[in-house]
Amino acid sequence: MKSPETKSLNFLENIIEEDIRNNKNSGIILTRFPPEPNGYLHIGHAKSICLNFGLAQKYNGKCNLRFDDTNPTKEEEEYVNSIMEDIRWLGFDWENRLYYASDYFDQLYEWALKMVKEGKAYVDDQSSEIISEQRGVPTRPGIESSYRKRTVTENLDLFERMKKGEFPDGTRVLRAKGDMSSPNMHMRDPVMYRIMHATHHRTGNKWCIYPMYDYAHGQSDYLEGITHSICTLEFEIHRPLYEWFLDNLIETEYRPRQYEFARLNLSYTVMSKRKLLELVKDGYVKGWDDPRMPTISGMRRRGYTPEAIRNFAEKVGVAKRENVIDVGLLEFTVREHLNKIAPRIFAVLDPVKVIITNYPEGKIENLHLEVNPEDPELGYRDVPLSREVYIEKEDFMEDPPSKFFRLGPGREVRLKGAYIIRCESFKKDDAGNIQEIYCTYDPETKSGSGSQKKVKGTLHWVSAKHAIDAEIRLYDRLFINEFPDEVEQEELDFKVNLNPGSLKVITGKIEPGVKDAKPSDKFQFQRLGYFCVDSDSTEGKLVFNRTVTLKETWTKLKDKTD
RNA sequence: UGCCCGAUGGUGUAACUGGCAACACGUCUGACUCUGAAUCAGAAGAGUCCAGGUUCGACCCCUGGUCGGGCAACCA
Repeated sequence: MKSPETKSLNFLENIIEEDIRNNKNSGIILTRFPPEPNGYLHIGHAKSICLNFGLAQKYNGKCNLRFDDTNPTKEEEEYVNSIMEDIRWLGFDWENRLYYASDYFDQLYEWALKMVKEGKAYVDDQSSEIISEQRGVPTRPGIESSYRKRTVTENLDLFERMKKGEFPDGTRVLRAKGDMSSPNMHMRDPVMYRIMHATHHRTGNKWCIYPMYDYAHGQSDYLEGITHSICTLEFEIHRPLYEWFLDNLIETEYRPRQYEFARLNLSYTVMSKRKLLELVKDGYVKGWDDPRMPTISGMRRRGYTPEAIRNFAEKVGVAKRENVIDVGLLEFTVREHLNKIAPRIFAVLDPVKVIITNYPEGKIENLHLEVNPEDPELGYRDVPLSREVYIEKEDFMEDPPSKFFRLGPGREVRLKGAYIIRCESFKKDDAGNIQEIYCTYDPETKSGSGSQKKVKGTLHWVSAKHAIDAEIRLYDRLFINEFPDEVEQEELDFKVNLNPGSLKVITGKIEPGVKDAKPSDKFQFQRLGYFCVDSDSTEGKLVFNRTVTLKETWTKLKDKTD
């Protein structure tokens, strides 16, 4: 029978366990995470990072970090730094195994030479337009380049001169002699090298010819001794080529093997680098680390924790079918983690004043409230109470329905951690807005006093004279539509689905004890959600980002009865 | 008209490689509660894309369809 404690394996784990059983590669597991340093990492990359490093960890292997920097015109140092920071922050370590595809340029060149000498590669003088045309279409075979039958001597000479910089960009390429009639487009004489007179972020001006991805990746894997080269589905059709190059170049029995999985898609989110770049460039968000962005840096700033993201990656699973994960799952994993670690505080975002008429003028009580009921070890914090407090405007209704467990004329609620108060009256301005609420408190009901009196509702509050102001940035989903790419008319794009209310900035009142909080400090504003101190905070002014609200069953209830 | 993948509750993943479908999120009840949170207890929800076949028995194997995705950068 099935033993419940054996967790089921995903298809990659199955493959790896099978390989270990067969002692393939002497049982060694070596994966790699191969980002191109041309942009910031996002939650989709996080899935891949967790997969590659996670698999290595699980099977006693290692995972290399290798920057796939074969295109100097797109890649920059700035990105390699942010990528390394993000991976470390996620909690993974490549130790001394930091590599670059550019580390292998010499070897790759030697191998190309070998292919030329063996008549397996040739220099093509045609333009990319012509080459592309000759390549044909998937349903129809291509035709061979007229340069395909150049002699080895001529190819050697030309390739040498390409390397020396004798030809301008785009005038010649080195191509492998594949099969122009292959049903797999990638096998139709793939380009191995192109001319680019560009400064590379690591090799400087040493090269003016650069290898293509297909020619570089498999060999890089081979040189590092990668056993399982895991990439996303769109590379599946590249695999025959990946293997073909290796078979033509390598004599040893060892081969890295490429496996493909389905990339992560998230509802209410766009994930493509191009679209994210557009959001940044055109000012729809304030930068790559805008807390609304699905980038690792954005999520970090938003208040996500590495644990939450890793757990999310775990829960999402790995398979080969297209998928769209509900952002709700991501929100669940942050709440789950933050619930355990975030200190609780009171913060009133939309304040209305409550005057406790029978509370002595000038009296201040110092209340001791739990930092986090989920973790008693964290102890207590001090919260001052005085005659005037702020509560949330929406916690008072002039004419509340019976299911409204909060304040209303004649109703009683508990001020959390303090006393039960009863609303006696209230004052409105000419426009009908509630200005002040007058309550009496019952001194017998102090929290912790053992009072048996029960009320249905408990409110968070903050002492009016002690509260400090803070800027609060209320973030919401960046897109209105579950599938941002879904648009009504052809000429529109994902930007029409942008949520105009994805950021609301307000000034809130927070309890005084947190005035020295530091950027990235995380709190639960009780009854509201999880918030994180933003790096925009200054000496006298705290700025908070809302990471995520608490689960809101009340909102649902309310909507249902409306 | 080619080639390569894939298809299991609303979503995602699983089913010891053939033994009558499980877990998580979500949803809905109810309990508890000094956070309408958390926690706890429970429920609904798929008969596994379709049609054949093999088999005592099929989500799993075979055949043929259907639908979805990918492949035609000197990008990765």
